[in-house]
Amino acid sequence: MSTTQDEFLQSYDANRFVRPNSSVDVVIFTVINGTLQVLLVQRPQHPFKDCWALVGGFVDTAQDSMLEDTAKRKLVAKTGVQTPYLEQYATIGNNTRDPRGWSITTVYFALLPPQHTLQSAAWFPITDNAVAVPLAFDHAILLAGCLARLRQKVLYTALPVHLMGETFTLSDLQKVYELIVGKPLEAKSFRRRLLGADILCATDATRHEGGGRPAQLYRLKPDHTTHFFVRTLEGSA
Amino acid sequence: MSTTQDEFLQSYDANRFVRPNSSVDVVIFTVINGTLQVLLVQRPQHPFKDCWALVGGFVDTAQDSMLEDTAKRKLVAKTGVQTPYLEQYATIGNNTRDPRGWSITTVYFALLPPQHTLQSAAWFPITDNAVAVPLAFDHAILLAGCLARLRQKVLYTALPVHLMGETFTLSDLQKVYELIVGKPLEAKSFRRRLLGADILCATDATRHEGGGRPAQLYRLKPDHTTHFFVRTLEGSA
DNA sequence: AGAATAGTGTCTCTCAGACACTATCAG
DNA sequence: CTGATAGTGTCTGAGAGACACTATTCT
Repeated sequence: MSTTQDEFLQSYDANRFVRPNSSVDVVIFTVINGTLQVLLVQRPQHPFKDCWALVGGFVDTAQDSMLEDTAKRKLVAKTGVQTPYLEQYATIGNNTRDPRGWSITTVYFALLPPQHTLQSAAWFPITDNAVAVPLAFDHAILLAGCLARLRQKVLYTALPVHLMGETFTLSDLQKVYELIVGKPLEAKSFRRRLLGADILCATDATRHEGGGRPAQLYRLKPDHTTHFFVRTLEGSA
Repeated sequence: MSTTQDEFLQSYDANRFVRPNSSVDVVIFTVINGTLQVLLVQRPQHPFKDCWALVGGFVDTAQDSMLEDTAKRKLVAKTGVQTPYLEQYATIGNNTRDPRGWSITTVYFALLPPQHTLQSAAWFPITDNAVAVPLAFDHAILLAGCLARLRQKVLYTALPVHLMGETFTLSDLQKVYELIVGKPLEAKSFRRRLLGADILCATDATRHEGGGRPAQLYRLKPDHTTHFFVRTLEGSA
């Protein structure tokens, strides 16, 4: 009766259970023209043909050696960006989200700096936790979930630095924070907080914009690990 | 060339991609004798036959209508507990964690009060972020990850209330916090924090233990949503 | 000068840490 | 009484919010 592990693997029936579909979806955020935007693609085939959807696709066991590879592959294919901020949000699996049957998707979200070229995809501004077009599958829910996570984390992390370009001013960064938090922040507290985090370094350049005092340009310190503040901004959960 | 969505679904080839295995693992924590413990089962079959492993198994598309159902099913089967605190930790998928090939597991963790009956499973104390026996697959890593998440969340949430029985004293609760945080906490700050959270209510009973002043017994308020404190305890990341 | 944007000085408030103190029991 | 455990009073310090103030550029 007893078999070795090798013998077992030889005779292993990989289909004793019906395997659900495994896919990855990536909610790709950026800021354009002072608006938070999400990258969407138009589905080329059924189900939800021609409907807008999150960037995503099936795990390809031939190409991807881990789940995050699937996310990165999809991200690079649509944006050309190799190493953005990428975080796993959650995994949703059920028998209702996909008309083809039981389906599991692991949802990531990415934060992109403003410049990049797109491949058959388009930015959609986010208003009221949603985009203006209907989305395929449960993607509207996935988007709302990622947004909630982002909004929450912005209250106690420096995540928005990943939405900035190479160099930026503290005013720029504050505007992005305000965009995500959804309300104005005090400039003094904001500067104290961000400069105290020790993740930015001043460049030797300034930027002059709109007739006021020129602003110091900062860049992210090279060893930029995600910073967690010890207190949350007001408006926390 | 154009087909309707119904026609498409009729002819849909579910096996165009090789589907990875989808499983769920649940890291079930409890506190026994002043020690944090995790529930393990001994694997009845290959791979890793007779090795200890986390509670888990394949998603059964016939039984489970969503991913969390798989977690709950496994949890009930081993502990009889229906509705503990259950949180999705993360999803790990790669081609190295299971000798049978590409495999995805969604990891949940559960917090259980001290009493329950076990079905072919055993508690193992956690010391130095691990248990004393080797674990199957990458389960040691999954355990360490959940532990890290738990340790982190204890600094700014009231999660440990889910490890307590029906009624408990603040000293009891503080001991559980200290167990997880790994260092002693100030009684005064602790009481201020927990009582200020407005999630506990005093019962009309006290408990007298060990020759000192009797302690007030508390219970969780019925509408117990997870409380987030606005500041973290010291020792934060 | 005045408008506009960048950046500071400094007060208040909240809440965690510290620790000495009081309270209530058994023996 | 002493020892043990429960629980409080209250000071300090860190960091967020508020807001008046200064700084540097433009026209």
